[in-house]
Amino acid sequence: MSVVTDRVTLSIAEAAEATGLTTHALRYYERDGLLLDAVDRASSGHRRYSEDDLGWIRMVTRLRSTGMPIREVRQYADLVRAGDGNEAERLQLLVAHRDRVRQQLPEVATHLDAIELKIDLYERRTCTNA
Amino acid sequence: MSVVTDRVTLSIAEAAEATGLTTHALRYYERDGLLLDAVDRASSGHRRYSEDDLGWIRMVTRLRSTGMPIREVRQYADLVRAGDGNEAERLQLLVAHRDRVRQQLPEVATHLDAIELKIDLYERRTCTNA
DNA sequence: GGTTGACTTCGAGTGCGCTCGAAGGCGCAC
DNA sequence: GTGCGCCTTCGAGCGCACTCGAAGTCAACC
Repeated sequence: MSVVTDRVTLSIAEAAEATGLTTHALRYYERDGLLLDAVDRASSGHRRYSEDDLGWIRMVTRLRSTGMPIREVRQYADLVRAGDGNEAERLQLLVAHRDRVRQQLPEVATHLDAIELKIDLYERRTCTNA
Repeated sequence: MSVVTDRVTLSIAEAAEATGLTTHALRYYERDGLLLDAVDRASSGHRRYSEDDLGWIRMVTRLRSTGMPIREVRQYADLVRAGDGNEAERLQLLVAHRDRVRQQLPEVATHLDAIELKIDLYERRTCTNA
């Protein structure tokens, strides 16, 4: 962690630690256009992650871990990068994703219930056998 | 659909329709050992899916769509195929899976909440702009 | 008996999302 | 000055879960 002109910045290893991603994944995301722009560099050429960077990366991981494909995260990043004026498109993308997730959650819950039922059956059986 | 000696059996296309899988996936699952045993054949060599087959395939899809990897579904199928005596192992496998899913559901819900928040922000912004 | 269409096997191909490794640079401790 | 550790780029490789296509069989219908 380094502090310059009142700003805290993280090395890639620290950013990885902070976000739960690997350093490889962080570079990959940057290459692949998932970040808003190229991460700043120290004079050594090493990446320096700002708080803004981390905030955005956390948003990316939220989208990813709710199942949004990389391709779509990139689309979203492209829109944000393009600046003001496309809020409606961003909204549409997020809403479509939200609706998908909202549909899946109860489905998964239902499947889980069925699995629990199976577990109950086995528990009763193994208890009886004991 | 065909009926022989009081038993309803389905062609692979019908089984695909009934389970939401593709015919390709059904053959793949069978090849890969996810089914309990080889599906019966008509005299023509065509697969004939019984109600039992469909029941098992539905269990497989429940496991799959809650995120269990193919490899693990195969392990479970192997145990069931081995017959009585390993119920404890099956139970262990299912419980481990259940616990994983139980942990993920609220996490996804939390991420979803954060995304909803973002959506609210955009909605307020696009309304204001209008 | 010819055509149609649903099926068969087999192996190769695809898309996704990383993951890994090689080869090299930079700065600091000893 | 030399080792060490952390970083860099680049491109190849991998695991997963199908998906696809070619080539052939079979039964039924016209």
